[in-house]
Amino acid sequence: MERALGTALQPHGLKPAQLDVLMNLYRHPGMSQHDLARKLLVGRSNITMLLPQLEKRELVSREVDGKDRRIMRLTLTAGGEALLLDALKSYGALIEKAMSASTPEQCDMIGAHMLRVADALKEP
Amino acid sequence: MERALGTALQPHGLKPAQLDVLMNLYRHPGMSQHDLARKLLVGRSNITMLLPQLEKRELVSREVDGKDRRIMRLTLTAGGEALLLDALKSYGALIEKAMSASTPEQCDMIGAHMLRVADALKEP
DNA sequence: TGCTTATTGTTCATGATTGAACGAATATGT
DNA sequence: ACATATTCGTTCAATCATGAACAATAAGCA
Repeated sequence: MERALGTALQPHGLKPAQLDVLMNLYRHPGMSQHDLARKLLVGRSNITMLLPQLEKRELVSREVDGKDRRIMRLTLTAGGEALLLDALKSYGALIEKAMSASTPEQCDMIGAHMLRVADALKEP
Repeated sequence: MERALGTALQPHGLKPAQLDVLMNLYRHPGMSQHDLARKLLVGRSNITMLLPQLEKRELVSREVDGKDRRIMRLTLTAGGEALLLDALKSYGALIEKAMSASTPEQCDMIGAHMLRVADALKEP
């Protein structure tokens, strides 16, 4: 499934991890790298090595926070937002294809189950 | 989830990918590396780099096929089988914990759905 | 204020996985 | 039988995520 997403994003020159970054910055502009790493469930260093690629393509901008000069505030550029919305169409088509095998109620049920399973695994 | 499995296997000194190898060799003794790679959905080179660790620990044995000298026949050693059965207990406990959130019928339903979804994604 | 501790982002070495290129062994076609 | 093509396993470089160690900065407290 991750694989299918990868090929679906190829036309946009994006990799799954990069799409995750763009999506989270779209919802929460001005995020710090630390918070972004926690949202994505990856290490901080991962973000550090992921951003330069997006920055060179002018998809995101990094600016130092005025109050806390340790923090880098991340924002989507206009181009980044445009590319994201474009890529989300491919993403949506993929989701729809995956969901085409089930009825909406079944999708909801499965989603609810996944949450319960994740909870069950968190508490050993 | 992959993460939970990783920590569950730590006491046995195994990593998730290694458990996959042992499980498949238990079911299909004498498998070739190529077939094993296809079963695990990984590249052949991955198997090549995964096996030496298991071979040094005397968990699997590699022998050249008599008829086709390109093929390496893979078998579980007695120690490998013992370790596998041991590790499967931890694995089973994990599965049970994950499934504790659902009824058996729901588990079956989810399994069936996953198959349909995978099929839907394979045909673009 | 001055000292200690925490937090943020970076760097580095490590391990996992991939894909391409390769040599050896076998299969296929003429 | 012989040349060609295919298959199997290996090697190598490249990519990616991880965790530990680090410098810079800020927060907490005497």
